[in-house]
Amino acid sequence: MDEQYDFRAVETAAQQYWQQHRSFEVSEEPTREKFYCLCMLPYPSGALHMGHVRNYTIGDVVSRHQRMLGKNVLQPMGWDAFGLPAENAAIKQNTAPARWTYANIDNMRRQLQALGFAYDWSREFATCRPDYYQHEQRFFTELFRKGVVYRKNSVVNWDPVDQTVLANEQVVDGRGWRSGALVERREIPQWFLKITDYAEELLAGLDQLPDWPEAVKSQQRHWIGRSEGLEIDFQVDGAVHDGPLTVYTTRPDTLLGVTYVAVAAEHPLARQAAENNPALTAFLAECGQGGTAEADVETMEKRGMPLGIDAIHPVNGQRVPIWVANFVLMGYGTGAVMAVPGHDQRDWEFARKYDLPIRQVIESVDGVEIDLSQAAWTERGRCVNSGPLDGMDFQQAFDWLATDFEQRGCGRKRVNFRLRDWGVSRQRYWGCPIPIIYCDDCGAQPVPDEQLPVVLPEDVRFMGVTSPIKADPEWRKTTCPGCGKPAERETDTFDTFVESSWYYARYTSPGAAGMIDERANHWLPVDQYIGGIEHAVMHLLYFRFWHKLMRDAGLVHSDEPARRLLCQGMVVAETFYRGEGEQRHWYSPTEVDIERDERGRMTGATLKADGQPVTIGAIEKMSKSKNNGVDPQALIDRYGADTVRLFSMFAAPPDQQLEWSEAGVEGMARFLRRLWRLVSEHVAAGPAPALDAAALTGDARALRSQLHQTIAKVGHDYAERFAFNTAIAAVMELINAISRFSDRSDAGRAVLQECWESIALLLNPITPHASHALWQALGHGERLIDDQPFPQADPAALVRDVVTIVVQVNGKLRSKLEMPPGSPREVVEAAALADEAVQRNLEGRAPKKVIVVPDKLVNVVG
RNA sequence: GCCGGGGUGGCGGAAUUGGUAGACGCGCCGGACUCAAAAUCCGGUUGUGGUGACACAGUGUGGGUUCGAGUCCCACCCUCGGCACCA
Repeated sequence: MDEQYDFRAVETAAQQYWQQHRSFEVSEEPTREKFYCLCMLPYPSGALHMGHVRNYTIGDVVSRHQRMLGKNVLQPMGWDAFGLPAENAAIKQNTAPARWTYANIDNMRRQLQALGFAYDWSREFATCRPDYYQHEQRFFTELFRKGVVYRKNSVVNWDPVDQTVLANEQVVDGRGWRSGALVERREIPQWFLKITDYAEELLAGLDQLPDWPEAVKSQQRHWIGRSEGLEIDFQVDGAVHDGPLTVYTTRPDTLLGVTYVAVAAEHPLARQAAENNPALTAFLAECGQGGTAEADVETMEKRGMPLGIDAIHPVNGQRVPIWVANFVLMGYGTGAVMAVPGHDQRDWEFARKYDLPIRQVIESVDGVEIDLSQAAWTERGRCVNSGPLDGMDFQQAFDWLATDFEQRGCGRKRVNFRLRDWGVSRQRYWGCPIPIIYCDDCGAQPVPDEQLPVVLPEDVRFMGVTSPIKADPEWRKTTCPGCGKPAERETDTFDTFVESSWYYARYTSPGAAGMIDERANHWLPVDQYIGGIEHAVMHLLYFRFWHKLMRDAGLVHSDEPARRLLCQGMVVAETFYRGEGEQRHWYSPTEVDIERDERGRMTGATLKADGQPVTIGAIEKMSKSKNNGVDPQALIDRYGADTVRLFSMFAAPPDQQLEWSEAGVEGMARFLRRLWRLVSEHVAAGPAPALDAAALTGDARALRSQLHQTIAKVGHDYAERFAFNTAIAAVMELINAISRFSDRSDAGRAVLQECWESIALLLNPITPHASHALWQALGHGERLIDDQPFPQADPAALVRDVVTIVVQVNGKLRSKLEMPPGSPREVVEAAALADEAVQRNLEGRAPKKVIVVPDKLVNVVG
C-alpha cells in the first residue's frame, strides 16, 4: 500500500473495476428485496453544477448503503432533454437545439462518471429521442379517446413586437426580455389534461405518504386548495345578458355585506358594457397588459371601473354596482367575485380607494370591538344587519342559504379546487410534438397509432423566435384520418413536465415495446426519490397524477409513484463585486482572497489578480449572473471525486442549504489523506491477530466500545435520518480516538484492524473509491466492497460501565456525577444533595423538590 | 399578495423524545519539526469579569408555559424557495 494517497490512481482503478465488472447493472430478482433509488433527472444545460453533485451524491450514498444492506438496488440516470434553454442557446450560438443538447449530454455523462456514481448506465435515455417520446404521444391519444384531454382557450404572454408567446421567465417587469415591448395577455386555444378529475384523490393520497416531507405535502394541499362554499347567482339588471352572473364564495355568511360585484376584464359583461364607452374600452385594454404570472397579478396595483350595470342581491333584492377589476381573472372560477369590503381585506382596500360602501355584517362572539374604518374584520363570528341570517353563526348561515338557494334555484353548495387543469401546449419547437390532426370537416383528431410517432425534425435551422415546424409549410401537411381530405398537424409541443412525469417508470422497462411492461411492477413504486425542494408542487404533483393515469390504463398496480421523498437544499456561495448598478462586475470566489483579523473574523476581500479590495456581497444561490458558481469539474481534477462527495455530504444536512467553502473542501482532502496515512501505518505493521472481544480490557475495550457506538450511529443516520453530516462527524471522532490509542499489543492491533475495516465500510457509500482501495489494502483482495454487509453494532460492546449524570440547581448546571447505569433514584438523589457544589448553590436553603431523570440528570429546586 | 422553509460562536453546522448549548470541520492564536517555507503533528478557541476555582450573560426580537425551552405556545422581524410557459 502506498504511503501517499494518490486519488487519481485510486479513483481510476475503482472506476475501471466497476466498469469491467458491470458492478451496478441490475435485473429483476424475485428472491431478493428490491430497492429503487431515483434522483430527479438533470436538464442537460452544459455542465454539472454543485446542485447536481449534491443531489446525485445523496442518491448514491442511499443506493450504496441499501446495497450493503443486501438489497437489489436499481439506480438509473437519464436526461430531461427538451426545453427552452436549448432554443435560447441555439439562437445565441447559431446551432440546432438537438446538436447543442447532445453535446451537453456527452459532457455531463462524463462528469457523472468521474464522480463514480453507481448507475445502471444500460438504462440511460434522453427524453428528446423518438423512442422515448413516442410512448407519451401514444398515451396522449389514448387519454384523448378516454376524454381526459380537451381543448379550450387559455391566456398566454404575447409579445406584440416579436409576434411570439413568451414564457413567464421571459417577461421582465411586464415587458418582453428581448424586444422590450409591453407584453399583452392573449387567449389562444390550447390542450389540457383533466388533473382536476383527480383532485380529491391527489389530496387524500398525501395522507398515505408518511415518508414525504411535511413541507411538500402541505404545499401540495394548499395548491390543490379544496374548499367548500356556495355558488350564488346574481341577476343582472340593465343589460342584455345570457342568464345570471355567478360567483363562488367560501364566506356566504357575509353575503349581506356585499356592496359591489367585480368581474374580469375579459368577462362578456365588461365587453358588452364597453361597446359604447371609450373610457371603459381603454381601461379594459390596459387590464390586458402585463404578464400572466400570479405573483405579478397579485402584487400589482388594484384598479377598477364601474360598468354602469347593477346586479340584484339574491337575498334582499337590492341593487349593487358591477365593477370590472384587474385582479379578477377570467381563467379562474367564474371570472366574477362578490365583494364584501367589511370582511375581506382586498375588497376593503378596493372599496376605500373607490369610495364604495363598507358594511359590517359579522360581529365578534367574544365581544371584540370591530373598527371597519381601520381594516376589514376577517374572522368568523355572528351575523348582524343580515335580515334572515341575523344571529346565525357561520355554519347556520351557510346551511340556511344553501337550502334557500337550492329551493329557489339561484345557488348551490359546491366543492371547489384551486387546482386548475394542466395546460400542456407550448408554442415552441424543442419539445415533443402534440399528436393531433386538425380537419376542417372532422375537427381535431388524435394521430392514428400506425402513424406514430410524430417525429420532431432535429436537423433544422433555428434562427429566432419562430418554431421551425411552424415556419415550415410542408411539415404540418397531412390527411385527415377520418375523411382522408387534406388536413394539418398540431405544431405546438408538450410542456416538458410531460416527459418528466413518467421517466421513472420507463427506467424499469428498457427496450419495452410499449410505454412500460411488467417489469415496472417489480420495481415500482420508487423506494427513495431525491430532488430539489423547488419541485415541491408542480413536478411532484404531475408525477403523482401521471402515475394514476397509468394505473387507470392498467400499466401499474400502485397508487403512488414514490414511497419516500427527500428534498435537498440549494447550494449557495458568497458573492464579490466592484462597481455599482449596471456597471457592477461580479468576481468568482475562486478569484478572491479573504482577509481576517487575529480572531478569524472576515474583515475584507481582495482580488488575487491585482491585490485591490472587492466588495463582499450577499450569500446567494450559485448562479451565472452573480458569478459565484463553482465548477465541480475543477474540484474533481484538483481534489478528486471522493473529496468533493465528502464535502457535499459533510457541510450541511441534505435538506438545508449548503454554503460553498474552498477551505471546507481542503479540510475534507486533509481528512482523507490522514485516514490513508493511518491505515497504511497499520497495514505496514503486518497482518493483525484475531480478535477476542470478550477478553478486552482498558483502552482497547473502550476503543471497541466507541467503534460500535459509531457503527450504530452511522447506520441510524444513513437509514433513518439522512444525516450524513453527523455520520461523517462520528467517524471523524472515532479516527481522533484511534490516533490517541497507543496499544500495539496483539489485542490492541486486533481492535485496530476491526476499526479500520469498519471505517472503510461505513464510509463506502460516501467515498467509494477510497473505500475500495482501503478494503483491498486491509486484506480483502479484489472483492467489491459494495457487496459486503454494512457493519452491525455488537450489543455487548455497547454496554456502558458508568454514566455521567448532570446535576442542576434550579435548572443551572452545577456538577456532574459518575455512576453505574441503572442506579436507583434514591441513591442518585442522595449523591446529588451531598455534592459540594449543590450545597454551595443552595446557600443553606432546603430543597423544595428534586427531579431525577434516570441515568441522565438531577435537578434540585431550592 | 398567497403558500412553504430557515435564523445557534469569527464561519459551516451539532444538540435524534422538553434534560450538559456549541460535537465535528473550517478559520484564527500558540507550540513542535525545519536553515526556511510548505506539509504534518500537539495545545487553545461563545462573550464578559477573574491568576484561578468560579460567576454572570447567551440559540433573530418581544411575551408565555415548565423544576428545566435552541426545542412547545402567541405576536413580530429578517431571509430563502414556489406561485401554474425556467427546469
